[in-house]
Amino acid sequence: MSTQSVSGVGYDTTLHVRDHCLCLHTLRAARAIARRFDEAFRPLDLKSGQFSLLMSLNRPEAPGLGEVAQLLALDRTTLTANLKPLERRGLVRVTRDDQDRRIRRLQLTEAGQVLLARAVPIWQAEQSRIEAALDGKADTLRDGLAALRTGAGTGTGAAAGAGEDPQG
Amino acid sequence: MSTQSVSGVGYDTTLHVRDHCLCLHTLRAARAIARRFDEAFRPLDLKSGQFSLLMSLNRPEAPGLGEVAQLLALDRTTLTANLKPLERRGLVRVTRDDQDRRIRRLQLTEAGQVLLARAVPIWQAEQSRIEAALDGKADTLRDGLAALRTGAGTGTGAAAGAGEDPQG
DNA sequence: AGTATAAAAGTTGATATCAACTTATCAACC
DNA sequence: GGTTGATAAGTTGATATCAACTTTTATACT
Repeated sequence: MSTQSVSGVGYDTTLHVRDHCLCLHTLRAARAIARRFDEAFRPLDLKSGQFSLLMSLNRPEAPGLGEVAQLLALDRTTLTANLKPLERRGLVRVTRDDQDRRIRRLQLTEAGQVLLARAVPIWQAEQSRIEAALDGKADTLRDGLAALRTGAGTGTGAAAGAGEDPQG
Repeated sequence: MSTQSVSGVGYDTTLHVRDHCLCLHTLRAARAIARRFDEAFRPLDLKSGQFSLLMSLNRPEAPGLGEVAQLLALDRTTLTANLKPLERRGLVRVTRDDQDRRIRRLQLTEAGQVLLARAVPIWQAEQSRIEAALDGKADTLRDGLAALRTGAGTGTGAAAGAGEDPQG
């Protein structure tokens, strides 16, 4: 399965990885689509990830930090970092839970709600364009992405994703 | 289409975005799968993106920086930054092209080739596990991801991806 | 009450990501 | 042969991402 002799990897292997690696394929697509939304949101000085974060806070009950981290599938410490610029701009407020003082509750400010409302039509337009380009394959793609995220559990058995129910 | 009255976004809209946004879905999957490969490569002190980069340099002819950036769908300046730690570890060498002194050619060192050879079986194992979890849907998923990256061009017409042919 | 375990989150340090701006080089044209 | 426009890449500054470690708070067990 290799062309090269001594201690190297054959070029055929490289081509195989280039064409099949799901990590590479997913990350490339992620960079491309994130760039696209970044550009669309630029008039609002908002990045795609910031939009997703703000949107995830638009709920009846202010969620805890860990809850949001899980929903967005990012590390808790990453979320802490991502909140900084949004707090600085007065779009998000962080408070302590009264029942459980370990929990930080995250909520949109008035300004955050206003900005989010301006962002939604931009999201809708971009999303529609991409769905159109996918030509009906969007649902299938979402299924696959979900499987990648949840079913790609730790390994052997027990495909995770059974008892999750994020954002009840 | 909205529950809330004044200047906010309705919760129904939030749920719709959460369930449909391709940017969110792709980025979540990307974070999850990157974490997975990061963990698998940890014994080699290699991140998933570093593996992809090293692999992309394993070719008969040393490619230019811009060429690799396009293949990996990342910004040129990002690639410049990503090369730093790999150069420091002596895995990659950067040279100037003699014909065109603007071009930086990237190539694996001996150490880089050795490390890459050790990484390939790890990649293979992880890739197989994920493909198994996808239960035959891997090809479809790759198609969708490719469409997201290429066909999600600038907008109106002329779906890009026609004359690309990266890595002849 | 007092200790031990677990849960939620923060801090630090390294890498990753991109936009905006700048520099170096090439090619074409006068 | 010098100017002009285009191409390849670097620099800077901001945000994003995670692992490893630490701090704070709650819960359970004695």
